[in-house]
Amino acid sequence: MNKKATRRQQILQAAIEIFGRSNFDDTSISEIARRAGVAEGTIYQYFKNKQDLFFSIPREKTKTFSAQLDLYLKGVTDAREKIRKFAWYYLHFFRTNPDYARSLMLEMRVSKAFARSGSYKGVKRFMSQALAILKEGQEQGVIRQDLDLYLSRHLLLGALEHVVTRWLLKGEKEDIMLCHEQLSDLILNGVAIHSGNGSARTTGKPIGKNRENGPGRS
Amino acid sequence: MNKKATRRQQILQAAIEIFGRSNFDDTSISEIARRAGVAEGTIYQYFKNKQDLFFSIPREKTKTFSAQLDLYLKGVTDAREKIRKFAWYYLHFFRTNPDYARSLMLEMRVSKAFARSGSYKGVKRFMSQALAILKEGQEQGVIRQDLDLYLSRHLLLGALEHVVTRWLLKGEKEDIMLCHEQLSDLILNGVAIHSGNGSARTTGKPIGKNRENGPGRS
DNA sequence: ATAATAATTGAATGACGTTCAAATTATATA
DNA sequence: TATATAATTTGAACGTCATTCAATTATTAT
Repeated sequence: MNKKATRRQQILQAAIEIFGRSNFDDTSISEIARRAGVAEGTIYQYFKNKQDLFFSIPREKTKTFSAQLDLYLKGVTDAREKIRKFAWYYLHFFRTNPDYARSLMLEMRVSKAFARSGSYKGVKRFMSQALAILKEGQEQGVIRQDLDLYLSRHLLLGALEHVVTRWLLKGEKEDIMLCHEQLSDLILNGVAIHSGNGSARTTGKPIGKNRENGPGRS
Repeated sequence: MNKKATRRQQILQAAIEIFGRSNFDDTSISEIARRAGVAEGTIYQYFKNKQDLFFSIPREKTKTFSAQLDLYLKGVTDAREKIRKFAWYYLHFFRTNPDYARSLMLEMRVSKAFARSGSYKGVKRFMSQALAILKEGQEQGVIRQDLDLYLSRHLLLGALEHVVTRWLLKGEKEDIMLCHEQLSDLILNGVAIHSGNGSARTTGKPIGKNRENGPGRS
């Protein structure tokens, strides 16, 4: 019988909608129950508690994220271009899923309980995808060999998370995609001027002066 | 009369201690009241509500943070070295104040309500300090001129926040200071290999192979 | 000393997550 | 089909906790 699975899905779907409008604390089980068309007690037959229900949301989302990411990376060979595409897709995904972005970035990502939950597996898969790109880049000879790859990943994910987080906190007003190019460039080349040329860009396109793109100040 | 200020401080001090042991949700007003030696109702004479009390914690902490940071940066001239010192102090501060780090990084930093609160002013001051260093670097000619400084700051703060966040989520086990050098280097130079040399490091010290320092995997 | 004002108290209130005994529905048996 | 048994659903009841407020106590002014 997949009767159970259907009912579970029905509750989860309601949870996605109701949690999406607001945050964990301001969302009540009774709202979700009403939306799902079941009694409050029924929810506890399918989920351990409110937090378990909340943390179940990323289960499928992370799967599609990773699968789509793989698809977008297919065909790209240079690891530096993969990093650019990675950044592009990361920003693209959260812009396309702002409700989910809010839950994941502002609530789950900083929760020890989430890190211990089963849903976290999906996040780990994604993180290993990031690591794989960096490693591949070292093998290709385009990523510095002297780097701790885990720390490099901190730089990559930290910059992306920070941009998305600030975007969310400011009400999702600007177009977050505008900063994709320069952000990728920063991750690849850093902020300092290097010995040879003055900007160390690897794409030909010049970038204008400050303040013409990217999420705004603060 | 500073009688009111004293009582307020007494409650705030208790709040720091009790919130520090745990998180916002798992901390009760009655605990804080007991610790402060007042009745629960008294707290509401000095703070609008539980969240207001919680958000009042960074008020002084951010002040000392910024002041100390200024002190540490005094005497350093090269903006690149200032960025290194900035990263060092950032990590140092949160390692020294793990209770506060937990509250600020895992709860306040991702809260829209906090961004709207008065306490946020302190965070903004700190963020403008970061911006000033980058701007100074451009004027010195050591930071790329083609950069959006706000985006560069995202890279800097994002990387640092990410490292500290992962450290907290993993239970503050490793020594977070170990990654300071390479993280600064990554922010300055990026992950890619540059035209001239193979690693583009500006400090003389060589770095060993992977996994000998920095917060661990994931 | 007495009135007026301010500060403190802690029981009462309401909201909400969670539980569980009873009711309902589905499945198996004859 | 009728009946027994198991699975599912229900929603009122419970406990916890932030917040309020009328009563009490302390402080200040006259």
